[in-house]
Amino acid sequence: MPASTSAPADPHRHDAKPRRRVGRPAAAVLDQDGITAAALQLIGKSGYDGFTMAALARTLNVAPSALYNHVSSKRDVLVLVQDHLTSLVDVSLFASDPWDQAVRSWAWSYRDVFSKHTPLIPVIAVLPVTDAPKTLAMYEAVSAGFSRAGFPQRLIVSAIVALESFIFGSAYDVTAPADIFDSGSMADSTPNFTAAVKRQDLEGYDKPADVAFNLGLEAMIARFGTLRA
Amino acid sequence: MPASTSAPADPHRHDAKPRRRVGRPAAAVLDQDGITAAALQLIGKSGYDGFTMAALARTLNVAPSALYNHVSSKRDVLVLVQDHLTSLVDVSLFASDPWDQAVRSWAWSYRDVFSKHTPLIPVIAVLPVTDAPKTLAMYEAVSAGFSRAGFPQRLIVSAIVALESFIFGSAYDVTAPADIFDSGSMADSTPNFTAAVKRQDLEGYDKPADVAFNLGLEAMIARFGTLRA
DNA sequence: CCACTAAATGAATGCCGTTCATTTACGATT
DNA sequence: AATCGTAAATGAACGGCATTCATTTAGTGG
Repeated sequence: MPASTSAPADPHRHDAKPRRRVGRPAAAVLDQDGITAAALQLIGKSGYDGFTMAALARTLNVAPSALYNHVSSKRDVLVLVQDHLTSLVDVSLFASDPWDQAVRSWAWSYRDVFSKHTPLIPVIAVLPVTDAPKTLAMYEAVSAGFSRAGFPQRLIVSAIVALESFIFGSAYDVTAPADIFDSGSMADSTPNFTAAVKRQDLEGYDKPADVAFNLGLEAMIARFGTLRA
Repeated sequence: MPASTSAPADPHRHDAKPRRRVGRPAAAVLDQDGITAAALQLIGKSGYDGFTMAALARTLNVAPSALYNHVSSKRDVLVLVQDHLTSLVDVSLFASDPWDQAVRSWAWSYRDVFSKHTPLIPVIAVLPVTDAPKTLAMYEAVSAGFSRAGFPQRLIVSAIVALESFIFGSAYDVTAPADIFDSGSMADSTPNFTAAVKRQDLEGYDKPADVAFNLGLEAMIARFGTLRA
């Protein structure tokens, strides 16, 4: 056989693919917005299981360690994603429509956004608003709407928190399997519950989660509505 | 030098500490109850960060791989823990007291139990009741109470789910840092919200989370109460 | 022109959940 | 009583993960 095929590669020869560039690039290829967008795209394609720092770096054609020049941890990335998603929540009706309508559309849209991103909920729930400007902007729009509607100042934050807690819990509920309440072989020992599951009424909604969300949300809207001046 | 010090250890010599036993033990040292108890203890001592299969095995004086003869994954252990904790939730009032009192004590106790175990919430929320017998028992007690109170069958499950969603979300809220709503340097751009945070009324409760929980829970109890026959 | 710094690389680290071949003792079967 | 199958342990792997670090390079400000 010809020597050229068996001999070790000439170390001075250029590789077929040119060696990946090292050191400062002509222009920065990464920034927080780009990382956020790539993270969102990756999560959409691979879900939160497939969302790793390595995969994120691959999406951006970059080494994993490069990410750490722009964020300080994976949690940081999740915060960026969370804040972006919150900006998709619809608060527009608070500026124009009646209070109850505004709360309704806000709550449904909030739940819908995060039901596809439940792994972020533990992050949001304890995140200081300082670290999430768009989230803070949402709170401003909502509390302005509550004020405008004559809601007593001293209750605004508590009411929003109560609604939000319900929204987060309900977002999980959306992801539950359809047969979650199937009592199976233990049906005999749980007659009341088994009967209640069988008689559950969908009221024209697509999913049980929607019925429950409507029920709880309307309860809060009705009761909170009476607290206004 | 004497041969004894430089020569490799005699393979037949007994080690100072007797070699750890290998193979089937005289009596099984592990079972699901023991694993659950140890997991609970470990979580109490080290939190969910320190709760690893290796640490759990160490608590039980066992190799990590031994655990997999009794559970099929770490998630399995979390399910066992979850089911145990659910049995601590107080459903006793559903058998005796008025409906609204029973719901109140159930909801507060449910929230208090899981506010110390929020990492379990994503597990519970999507867990088929078949895999958690004590959880199923809780649902039976609660739905029996709703039935007894004249609640319409077709709404029982939805009402329970709505309450549960609120409870789970509120459990996270308990763990939030006290200054979570401090808008810091962005206070200027969020005048309504900043004012509302400042005027928030604790109503004699210890924590803001308690005020919000009371507000939302009483809204649901009031509204759901009107649905009874 | 030079020193500084921002921004990349890739190798290394340490932890984690999980798998697997192997070992051993109990209990049932012959 | 001897045998056999199986339950239940060990410990050595494995692959994947987030993160750190020394190093390299190219722009930038003095």
